[in-house]
Amino acid sequence: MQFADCVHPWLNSAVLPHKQIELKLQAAVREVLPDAPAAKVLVRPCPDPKFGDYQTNALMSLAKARKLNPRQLAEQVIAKLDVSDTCEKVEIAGAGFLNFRLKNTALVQTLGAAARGEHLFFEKAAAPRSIVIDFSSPNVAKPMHVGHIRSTGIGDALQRAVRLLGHRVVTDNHIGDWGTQFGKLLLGWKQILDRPALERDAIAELERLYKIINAECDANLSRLEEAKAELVKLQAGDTENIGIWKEMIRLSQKQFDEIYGRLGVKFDVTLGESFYNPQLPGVVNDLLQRGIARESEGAVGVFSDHTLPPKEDPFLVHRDGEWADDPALVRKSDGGFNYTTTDLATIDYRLKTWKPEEIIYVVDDRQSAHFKKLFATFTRWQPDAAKRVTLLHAGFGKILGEDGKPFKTRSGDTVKLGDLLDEALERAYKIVAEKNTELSEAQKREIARVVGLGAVKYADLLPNRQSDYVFSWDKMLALTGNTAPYLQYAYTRIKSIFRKAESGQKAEIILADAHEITLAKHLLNFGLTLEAVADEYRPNFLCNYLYELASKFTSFYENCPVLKADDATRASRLALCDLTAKVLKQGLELLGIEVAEQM
RNA sequence: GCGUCCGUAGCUCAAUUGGAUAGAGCUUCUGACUUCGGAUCAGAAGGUUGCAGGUUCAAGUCCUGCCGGACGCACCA
Repeated sequence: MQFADCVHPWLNSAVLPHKQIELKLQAAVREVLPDAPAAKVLVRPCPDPKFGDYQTNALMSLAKARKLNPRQLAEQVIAKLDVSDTCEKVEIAGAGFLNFRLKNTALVQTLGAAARGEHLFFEKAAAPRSIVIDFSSPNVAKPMHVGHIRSTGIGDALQRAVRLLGHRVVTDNHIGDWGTQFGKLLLGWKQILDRPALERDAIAELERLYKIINAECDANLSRLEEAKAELVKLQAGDTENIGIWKEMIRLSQKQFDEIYGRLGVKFDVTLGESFYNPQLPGVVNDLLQRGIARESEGAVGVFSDHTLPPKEDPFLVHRDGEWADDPALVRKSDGGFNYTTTDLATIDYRLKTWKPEEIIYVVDDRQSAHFKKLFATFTRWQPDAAKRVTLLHAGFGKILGEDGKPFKTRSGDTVKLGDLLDEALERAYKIVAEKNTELSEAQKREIARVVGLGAVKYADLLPNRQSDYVFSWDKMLALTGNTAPYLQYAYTRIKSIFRKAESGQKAEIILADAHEITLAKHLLNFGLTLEAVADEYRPNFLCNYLYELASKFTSFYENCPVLKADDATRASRLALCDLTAKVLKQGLELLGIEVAEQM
């Protein structure tokens, strides 16, 4: 984006100091360097308060690209920049950083507005985007396991954050309700189904069927043929098979709904793979007609168009010293379609239905090669539509066991998500019961639910989404340190104060103690953090922000008496407590985590 | 074999994607006032960011090579 595109009618409407500074800075840079890209001129919190409160490093890279002296450029920009309403004198530091230090009056004013309920330290996006977020995507007839917490938790946190910032969002659960596995499941259902077991635990029974038939198919080719025959009948619309298939979906959806209910996750739409079935032949025919796909060894695939260097071409692979084709198959040699075909039809449908500017896939990084091919194929299939949308794979790492391999139980099974949640609640309950002997059983259960679920969700959201992490029950269910219960505890302490005092919403803010100032300044960074989460699709920024907020609050709490302070100070500190509680609650809510009044 | 990702404190992870003195938690050790909840706080200890080069004002981050690991390599999704 160029500055020329970037007229700021909201220049004076920005309420947060960092936003005002940023807009003025961008304007000043534009005066000095008319061709500078606005998107690159950003204000961030200083890494160390001794430098100031906010900084920008943008002038150094701008100077470098134009072979200018960065400190001279900084001087020129400062000459055009008047931020005296919010900041002390702007300082040039190091190789060309600009450091901004907030005036106390600006800080107090911002907090005062927040205390009056005018804002909560964030602002709606000036240019809202429309975004489809695809996440969770469990498979029919299989239990949801720990792996699903990643896509589900990250996806849900992201959609909550971008929604709060005013972006338009459609969440879509792309359930795995179609595919080869149904041949085996149908065979199992017809031949070895245990009805009473199905009624007790449908998913366990479906899983049992699949495992047995799958093993038989591996050992016996004629068994595999039987399964394929069932699949063909299903695909051809055979009434009996369709009926069984629908029943399997219904039973699975019941399980999904139960888990989502516990997790507090909702979707705008749930359109499984089967929804796109009618479109698939048309997709392949269109690709064939346009010469994008061709037949090979009985299958139909999209091959390289050789417009890219081989190294960057997703349809080529280096093998035995030369570049060989690595196509994206869209039709199998048996005439069936696969997930690339479905995914193409899905993009097409989403673009036509919602006209989003972005489609985000919150899916395991192991599928990154698939998405590269998928996006490249779509771009060749519908070049004009592709220009109007950003397709993004927001991948995440694996959950490993303590041996460094993908996480399994001792018996070799994956850990079921429901079992993990049960265990979390149980462990939390023990602690809650220990610490709150006076509470009723129902209260203890409720607190244990909030704390246990929070711990699990937070533990999964805290690491960088791209890295693998080692699963440990103790870490997942820890209640001390950088965990959700630490944040929830800070919240209950504030609530405890307010059980003994009036609300502090009309107070004048007075910042005298260093702990108060540190806390206050951190509150102002909430919006900055949310923008980073929404721009980079990384909820862990928010986890870290909230942990620091709780930590700074606790320091304040230890050092600055609230209830016993003199009237003016007490009122101001109550206001500070109230704002902290609100940000904690709002921030945790974005992570899908609840708070309790006491714990 | 090819490709992708990774290697940071004893352990588990951060580091806003090239920014200032690499930060937390757990563990260990030392402290916390008859003040609001000790699921807490203050402090200490712990690092040649796998190794060797290179690029530049600046490298955990980019490039090259090596060592070690994970994942993926047409007709499962």
